[in-house]
Amino acid sequence: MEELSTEQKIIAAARSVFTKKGFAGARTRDIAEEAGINLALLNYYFGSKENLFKIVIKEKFEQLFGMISPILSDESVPLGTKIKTLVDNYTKLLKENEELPIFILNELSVNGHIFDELLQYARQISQPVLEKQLKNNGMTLSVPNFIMNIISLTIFPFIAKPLFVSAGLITIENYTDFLNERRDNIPDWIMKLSK
Amino acid sequence: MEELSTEQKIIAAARSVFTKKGFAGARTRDIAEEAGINLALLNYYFGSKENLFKIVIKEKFEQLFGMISPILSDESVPLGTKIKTLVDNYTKLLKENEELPIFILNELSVNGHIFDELLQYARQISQPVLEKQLKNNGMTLSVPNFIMNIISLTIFPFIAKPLFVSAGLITIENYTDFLNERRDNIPDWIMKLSK
DNA sequence: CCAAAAATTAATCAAATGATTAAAATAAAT
DNA sequence: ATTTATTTTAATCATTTGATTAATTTTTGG
Repeated sequence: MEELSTEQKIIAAARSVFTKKGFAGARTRDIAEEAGINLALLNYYFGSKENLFKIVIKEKFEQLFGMISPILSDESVPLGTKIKTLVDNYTKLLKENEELPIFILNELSVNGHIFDELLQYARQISQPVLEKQLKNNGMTLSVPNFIMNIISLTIFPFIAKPLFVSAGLITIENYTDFLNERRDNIPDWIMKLSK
Repeated sequence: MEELSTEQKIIAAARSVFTKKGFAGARTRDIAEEAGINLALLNYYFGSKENLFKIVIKEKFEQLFGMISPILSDESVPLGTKIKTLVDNYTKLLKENEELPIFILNELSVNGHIFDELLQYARQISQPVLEKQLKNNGMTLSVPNFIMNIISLTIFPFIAKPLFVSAGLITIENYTDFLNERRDNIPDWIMKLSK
């Protein structure tokens, strides 16, 4: 059991508080308390709430969207495998980080262009490869629709969990099963939609 | 041009500020200013920021999810028509209210059970009808998956707009076309996935 | 050891923010 | 017209909150 450095304790607490409450809803005092440190230390190490937030949001953004382009841009991996890998990885990741999609997408809707560079690059190396693979598999769907369908069917069910639970469509206890079942079906579904 | 009552001016401003900034990020002063009234009037009419928020969130929730059950529960409407109606209505609604899904789903993720009653009722009158219709059409998909697929494919592209624009997958100018094209395709896709 | 540097704390500041109050303006009732 | 009730405003309060300061403790380098 390795004791974290003060900086790491603060970042860990910031991750927890920011992802749950968002930037505006988070209080630096809560972060300090959860980190078990004096409030002044937060500013001593990170200067401001905003600086600390930038560190967390960047980290979380990469956690959520960093995997897409390495998977999709690899020419040696068949299309079907790519889909399966993406869906598996997202299901695993989001089961352990349920607040992640809302946190990031909410922030993107407020502050639209903070990740332009990263995303542009990801598209540039993935889109040509995908275009070729879709064509070679006799599929007519455009790359944007292809990607949109994958992440819609995979990520949205995590965002909609409170809704489906409230409606009684799925119980909390069964929600993981529901997600696992979808994880196993989505690759087939995506292939059907891409024809 | 009918002049709004003071109460209505405040609610209109509250709708605008809350949906853009969320509860924590919204300031009562901003709402008062946008309504063109004195800050004290807001408390005179609504008592508190929270009361005003409750009115807005309820209204917006019903705007976003109120349409589902009336459409899905009607036994006289064929399944294909229901899907098309839902997708058309959502695409139209969300083109004019882009912040709506994030606003509601974010709030639901923070305060999970405020709409239990409404949603439970909606499910109770829709699920049996849908179950029968899916079966009669020779479809094996469960009702929760059926509903999840529709709203994932339809609503998520609005939430993901900043992401897709940042990545350069779709330009802002073409995004409406992209959404309209999807609106026309999704009903077919849903039928394929339900088999 | 000791002095310098780094880390940590308690106390406090200044600005922001939700809310209230008391007075003024307007509208309604008699 | 005059009183009463309602609506609106300016000023202010009390609390919260991000940030700073000055002092204290701990660590490090010589």
